[in-house]
Amino acid sequence: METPHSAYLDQLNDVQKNAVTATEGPVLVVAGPGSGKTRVLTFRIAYLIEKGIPPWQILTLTFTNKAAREMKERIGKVVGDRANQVWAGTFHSIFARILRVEADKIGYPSNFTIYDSDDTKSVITKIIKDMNLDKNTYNANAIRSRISSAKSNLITPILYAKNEELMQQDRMSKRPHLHKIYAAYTAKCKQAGAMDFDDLLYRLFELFQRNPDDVLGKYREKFKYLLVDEFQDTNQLQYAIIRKLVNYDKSDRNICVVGDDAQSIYAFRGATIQNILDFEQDFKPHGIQVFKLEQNYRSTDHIVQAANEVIMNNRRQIQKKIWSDKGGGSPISMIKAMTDSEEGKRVADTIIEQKNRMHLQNSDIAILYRTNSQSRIFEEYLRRYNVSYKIFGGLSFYQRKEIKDLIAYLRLVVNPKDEEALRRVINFPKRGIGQSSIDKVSGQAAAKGQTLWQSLPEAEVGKRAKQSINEFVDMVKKAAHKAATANAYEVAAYMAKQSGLLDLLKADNTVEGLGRIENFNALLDGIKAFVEDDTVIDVDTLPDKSLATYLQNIALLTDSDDKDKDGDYVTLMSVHAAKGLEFKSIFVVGLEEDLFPSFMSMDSLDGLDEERRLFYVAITRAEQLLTLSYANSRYRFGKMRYNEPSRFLSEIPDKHLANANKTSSRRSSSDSGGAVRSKVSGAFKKKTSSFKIDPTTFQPSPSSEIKAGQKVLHLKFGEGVVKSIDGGAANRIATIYFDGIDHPNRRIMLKFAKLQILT
DNA sequence: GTTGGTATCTGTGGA
DNA sequence: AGATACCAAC
Repeated sequence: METPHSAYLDQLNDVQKNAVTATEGPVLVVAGPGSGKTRVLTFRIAYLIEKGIPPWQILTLTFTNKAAREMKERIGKVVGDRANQVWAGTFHSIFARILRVEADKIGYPSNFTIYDSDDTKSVITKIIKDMNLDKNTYNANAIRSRISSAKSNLITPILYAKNEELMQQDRMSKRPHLHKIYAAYTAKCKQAGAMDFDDLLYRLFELFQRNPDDVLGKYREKFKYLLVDEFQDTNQLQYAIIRKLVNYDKSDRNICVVGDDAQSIYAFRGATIQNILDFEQDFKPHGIQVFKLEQNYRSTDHIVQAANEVIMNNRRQIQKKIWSDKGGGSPISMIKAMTDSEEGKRVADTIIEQKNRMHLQNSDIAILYRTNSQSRIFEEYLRRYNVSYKIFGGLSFYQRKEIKDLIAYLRLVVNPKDEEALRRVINFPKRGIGQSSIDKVSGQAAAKGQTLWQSLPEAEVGKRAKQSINEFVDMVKKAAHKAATANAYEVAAYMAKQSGLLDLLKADNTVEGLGRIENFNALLDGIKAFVEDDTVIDVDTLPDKSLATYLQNIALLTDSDDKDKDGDYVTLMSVHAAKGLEFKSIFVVGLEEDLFPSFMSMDSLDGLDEERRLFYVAITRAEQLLTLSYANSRYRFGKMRYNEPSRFLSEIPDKHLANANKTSSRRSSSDSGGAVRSKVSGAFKKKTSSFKIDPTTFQPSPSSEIKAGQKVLHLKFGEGVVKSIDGGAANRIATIYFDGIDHPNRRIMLKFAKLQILT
């Protein structure tokens, strides 16, 4: 083998270069934010290829399709077309590919369906109902996540029932039958020929476990070099599979994992940073090499230092100190708003200002929030200001009803055992097969030990329903027959028409209806594009335009995957979705206790540490400008809530803040230098004292009801009398006299004001 | 079986 | 607030 000395190596610093060229044996790369992690990974792969390793012997596992695609692109720039022959993809998609080939060995059909979390939830809900359990105690979402974490920890239903700790927890939460639901759910999925997201991992593990020689041996032989991106986000199950592939006798153990414990933000779905620590131990006997990338090439010093200070508050971490030589740059700014809507306005104002003063493009700017539901207000103001924007996340394209409906028909065509799909479409559009008929057939199926689909032709139901069922079955069979020879688009177009979905959508002329038909057509266009796409993905996959292959492709897509990067827009997304991205200017909004950190995480220190890492991820997305904002009050779940500013704000030292002391609300403690420094928002607690009234009992009246002469209560200014109202209908301004404050006559925009009418 | 109205629940992140 | 589940009336 030759040792390449390509020019691209000169683009790397010393540590990066060492991490790239240490190709043999186990390697751990600890990579801080902005430290050139992707660059190291891609150059490493390019280096392997140039060294003469056949690209198809290299397996690269990522968490998002986007990361995999970008990596392939960047490798391609160095080594050309050979990049396409590297096995690079998400854990889920690579494993699904292997499972398609080997499914029969674990009792699954090769055309198995992939259940998304909605399918999973609905199966679980149905089981709970069938078992006559209380659906409030047995909360479907809670159970789904418990089952999911069991699988992620390699706990089968049988092991679950034997696990005293888990069973004890279930008894404590009054859900002693949870393990039975888990068992029933597993059986149902298997019967339906379906795998959920966790199964794609678990079933592969099972496959390897049960077929150590023929199957596992084959893939060990095939994948000589393994690379794992974002290793801190792997769960136990994923690591177990990785170990099966590379950690065995006589293995060269050519594995390279890249990760940053400080950016682990997926513990909620079973990821554990313990894997990084274990990795070091597991591969120590085999000469593990550890590289730490600490130089940050992304952000200016204020941002990097603030990030370091914040993360220091976490209890457990791999020691490292991120540094930047980009100079101080702008200090971090703060926006303190009274209401969520004021927060939206001021963020939009600041965006306009940055665009004007710093000549930023829309695409240089991103607004990051903890929960997707926060996007609405920013959307409103950006639209009002005519700033183009794009929202990522939220309801993905494939989660829309009209899309799921057609997909369900297609799923049924490919795999008639898919009961979720069958139930979804058997009576949509309405064809007179009501709930009671379905329940009847379902009971008959259970009695005979058949799937629902198998029982349909022999269903014993009323005459009209029977007739409809027969027509429905015929339609699906015809489509299935067609699918044996036709491509995905032909079947989809046929089904769209025959099912009646297309006609139903066309009949709806409302604005929403037009949107739906647009989506529906976009889906058909997408299927057409899939059929007509002639790029070869890799050597192992023959071009296959079948419906089954199409469905497999989209099941593992996420919203962020089908975005078009072109266009100049401000990006709005959750912090989770922003991982791996960077922008010149970042707004982290909604920094309030119970929101960020989320109330769901507040009961444990682990949860809080994870929120802090999330905050760390958020602020390290910024290259030059970072703006943090919070609102004292916001609407949540239909009610006005009052929140303290996030504790994370107090973890950033004043010296990194632009306007640390310029606020009316915490004037009192700023001179002590501890304004934002106190532990757990001690200083902020005083902020409530600036309210004249108790926010928790304050009930704002609709602004349309405010009239001259009324006595009103204002959250901040207290009691006042409305003197007059002027301005147009949409922009009514009230002049209100508040006794005992500076400038007692205040002009208040009713649109933004929260006023409670007293008389 | 279908329709329309009311009660109830939900509430974070995502492959 | 919005989605969904449930129930009574048609």
